[in-house]
Amino acid sequence: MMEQKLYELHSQMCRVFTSPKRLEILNLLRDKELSVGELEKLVKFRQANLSQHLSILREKGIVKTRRDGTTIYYSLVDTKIGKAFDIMREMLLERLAQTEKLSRDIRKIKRA
Amino acid sequence: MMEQKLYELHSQMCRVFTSPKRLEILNLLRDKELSVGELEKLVKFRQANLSQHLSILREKGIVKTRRDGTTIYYSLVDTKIGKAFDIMREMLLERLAQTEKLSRDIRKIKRA
DNA sequence: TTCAAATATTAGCATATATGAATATTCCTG
DNA sequence: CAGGAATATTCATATATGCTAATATTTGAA
Repeated sequence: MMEQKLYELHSQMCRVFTSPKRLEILNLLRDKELSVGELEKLVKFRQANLSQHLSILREKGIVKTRRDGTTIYYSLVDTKIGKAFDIMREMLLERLAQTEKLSRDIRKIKRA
Repeated sequence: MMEQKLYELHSQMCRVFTSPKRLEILNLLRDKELSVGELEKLVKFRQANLSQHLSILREKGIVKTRRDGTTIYYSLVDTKIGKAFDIMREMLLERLAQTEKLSRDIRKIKRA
């Protein structure tokens, strides 16, 4: 079915979000464009590795670039990325809250 | 920073969506619970492989199970999953439309 | 045209992931 | 409690991914 192709493409796109480093980059680019150099200062990993991740984000069409001299600025192609990011993080935080609650309950039971 | 831990967990959660098969399963479970057997009929891959993917979804806390006799029913833990799914697919479809448009434009230029 | 700054790419290795085949577990029924 | 149906797990292997280190490319300016 055609549907299978969509699942395939969909999963390809989601691969972009499976790296903490790429998530950090995307979060930094959320509302402004940044040059590679600016990103490099904000982030804890090496320039080459940063470039590799930016390259992946480019290939997948998640970010776009603008050149000014030797400086290259990166920005998001689609602000929906931010929404997707937020929904995931909400789910994550809810889950963490649950886990917290769970471990509090367990402590309560143990004391009883 | 604490933030790094969140990116790590966030990326872990996103890994769940990097398999077309898991996306298909999640889409089937979107609004109803289904047993493994029912899923097996709706899907084109083997039972063992289906179980493997369900196991991954369970581990990550994306789906929950209910047992009735030997039958096990699966359902989504959080309906936000559906929203996340939709946002991704919207982005995907927009991109495909763009690409379509692009290739139409190219054909137009070639004809001119 | 040469140099340095900014960014990108490649190669090699280590780790993670997906799959099929085989096997195990759980639970109901007779 | 033996057998069968439903589901899960394990193992081996193939493929993909991420990282570092080294190197390349592009561009502006002297």
